[in-house]
Amino acid sequence: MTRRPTIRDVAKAAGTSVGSVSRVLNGGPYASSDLHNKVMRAVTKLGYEPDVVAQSMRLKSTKTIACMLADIANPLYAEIVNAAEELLQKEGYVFVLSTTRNDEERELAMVSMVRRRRMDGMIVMASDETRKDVNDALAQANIPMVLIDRGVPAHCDAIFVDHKGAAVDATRYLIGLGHKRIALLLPSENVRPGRERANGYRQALTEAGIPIDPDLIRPQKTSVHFAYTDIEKLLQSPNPPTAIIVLGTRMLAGVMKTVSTRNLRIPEDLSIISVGDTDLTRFASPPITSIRWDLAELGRSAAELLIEQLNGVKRDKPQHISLPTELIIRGSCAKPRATPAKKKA
Amino acid sequence: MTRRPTIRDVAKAAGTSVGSVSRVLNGGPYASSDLHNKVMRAVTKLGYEPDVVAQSMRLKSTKTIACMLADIANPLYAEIVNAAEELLQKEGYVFVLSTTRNDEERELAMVSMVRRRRMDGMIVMASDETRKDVNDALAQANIPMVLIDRGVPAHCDAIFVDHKGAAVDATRYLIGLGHKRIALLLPSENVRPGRERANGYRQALTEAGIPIDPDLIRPQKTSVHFAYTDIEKLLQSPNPPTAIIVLGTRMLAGVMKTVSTRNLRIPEDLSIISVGDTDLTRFASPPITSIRWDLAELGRSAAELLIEQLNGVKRDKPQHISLPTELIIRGSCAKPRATPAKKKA
DNA sequence: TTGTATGCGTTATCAG
DNA sequence: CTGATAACGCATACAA
Repeated sequence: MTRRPTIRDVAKAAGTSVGSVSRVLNGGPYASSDLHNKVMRAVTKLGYEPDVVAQSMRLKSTKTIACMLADIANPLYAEIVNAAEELLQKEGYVFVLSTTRNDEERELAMVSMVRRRRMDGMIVMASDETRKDVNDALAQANIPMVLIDRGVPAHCDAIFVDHKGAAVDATRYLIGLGHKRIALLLPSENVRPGRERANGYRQALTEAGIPIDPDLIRPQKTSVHFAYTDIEKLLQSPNPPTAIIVLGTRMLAGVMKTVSTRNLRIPEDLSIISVGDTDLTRFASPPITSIRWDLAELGRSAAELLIEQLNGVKRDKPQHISLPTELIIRGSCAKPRATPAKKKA
Repeated sequence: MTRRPTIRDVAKAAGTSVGSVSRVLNGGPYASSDLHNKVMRAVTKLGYEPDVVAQSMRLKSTKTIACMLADIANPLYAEIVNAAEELLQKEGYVFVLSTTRNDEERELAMVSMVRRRRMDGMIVMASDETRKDVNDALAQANIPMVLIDRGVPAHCDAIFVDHKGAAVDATRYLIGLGHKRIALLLPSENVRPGRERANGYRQALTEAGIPIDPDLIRPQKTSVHFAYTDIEKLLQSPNPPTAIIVLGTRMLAGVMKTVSTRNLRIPEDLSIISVGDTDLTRFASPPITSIRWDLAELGRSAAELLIEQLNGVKRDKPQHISLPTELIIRGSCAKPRATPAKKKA
């Protein structure tokens, strides 16, 4: 077992010099076909593979992109990453996945890693926009980056989803059916999706002249279990909601658990709208009316924007792309019951 | 905007030499506390960060692990990757994600990339065990690797799931309920899970003295749509199955679609067992009896085995770990209907 | 068109 | 304990 051949070995075997080998391999403008042949023969004979680490050292570029997110088991992130990695790979980049589990330390470590490893760029889905240290690190990193669905260091490129419009659509739809007490399940308002959704909800309610009950707005930890207990509490309250808008990725399962535990009928006892167009929303019975957007497009756009930056496309302003959402009407919403049990008491 | 400081800049600023700076930073055994202080002061003053590319060049290790799989949008893979990345990150490795979309070319390119980039190891979920080129490339790569749920180049470490046992359990359970015509939906038999599941199914049937009808064994492309049309065909056949075992990740959605299109009642008209313990299986109505195993454990074990290899733990034999499965009984299975409509005709 | 020599930023060896 | 210097493998400016 001998060591891997270097460019010098190839040069020797081909009876030429390292410079020529390098030129032949990198398609340099000068290459007599004789030399070309000799080099290529030596390359295949020795099984030479260029050392990318050494190339990076010389060229200052590692052709590597890092992607920071909380958790790749989240199907939304998985879908986005899937599309982004696909495109980046096609462009010759290596895709580094770095999960942070919402941990500020790990987010900071990730930014530092990107710098120390001389990675070329990053796609960022930070888990809390209010963390000053992380924002500062990101801002000072001085590395091509694009943010996905995050708002704070707005000096750089970003892809957004129109979560506010989505929340407006959903809320209006329920109002149109006659609902007045509509609960809202949210992820943290420390990230853009949560904030925008809350804003859209409030706007639609205000438009319709319905007072906003803060008790009906429930930010959740992103856990099925947490949503479950919170819904329980909500439905047992004296004046329970007649509809619920589930605007967090994995919260629907919690809601469905409550629904089946309490033997609630959908949509007679409770109307439900959920975010995400998953197997669960499609094949629950009844299927759940839900809000959809193009996750793959989100990932692709992020990759494209990043590649443009990497290719040195200069723009006067940071690019911001906003993706639309769509409300898919299914069977989980109906008019509220005319006479809630309470009334009789 | 000036260039990043190098170790030489630090040495100059600290009034010492590069050697000493390197020693201080890497916790070398020798370091007078005076020099230590001077160096550290210079480091923070300049904002020096060591260049990992140069370190890799010198040290021959990039502290990078690559993971090859078909598609990270597949929730099974996502869960595995999630756990593996977590552990590897903790150990200081960078995690490279490389999707192949079942494409042989990309699998080959991935192996080559791992070599040229001097990555330290790889976690492999190849999409077809019968591809000789890929197997050869893997075998010759001469890089620490661990396979997940794949069998062919068995000379290296691997983590397995007991898919055969799972299929046996599921089939026996249905037989116990009185089913004789049990359909089996499978991924490709070109990968171990497909093969093992088919074997388990056949074994359980044979044990019970039930003849094996090849028409009931349906390998699928891993697409919801494909499963949908195939199930349609199956259920319209003259002698349709009374139960169906869905042993492919995303096939249950296709089955559920058929079920709702044809207004089938579960479990009265059709019993269903599915692989994977997802929101869909949990909250469908009725909830679907399903086969579960610990995906996170799978990912962790793979990472652990790899780390052991990387740490130079030598074993006489390749390590093979097998993970058990569990059949979760829910409401989707019942006795077959006593008198199928056909009988009357 | 080709060969030689330099430097990319580190770590480690080897004198001092 | 510390400083100078030689690799690591490659691409390229420069000389031929």
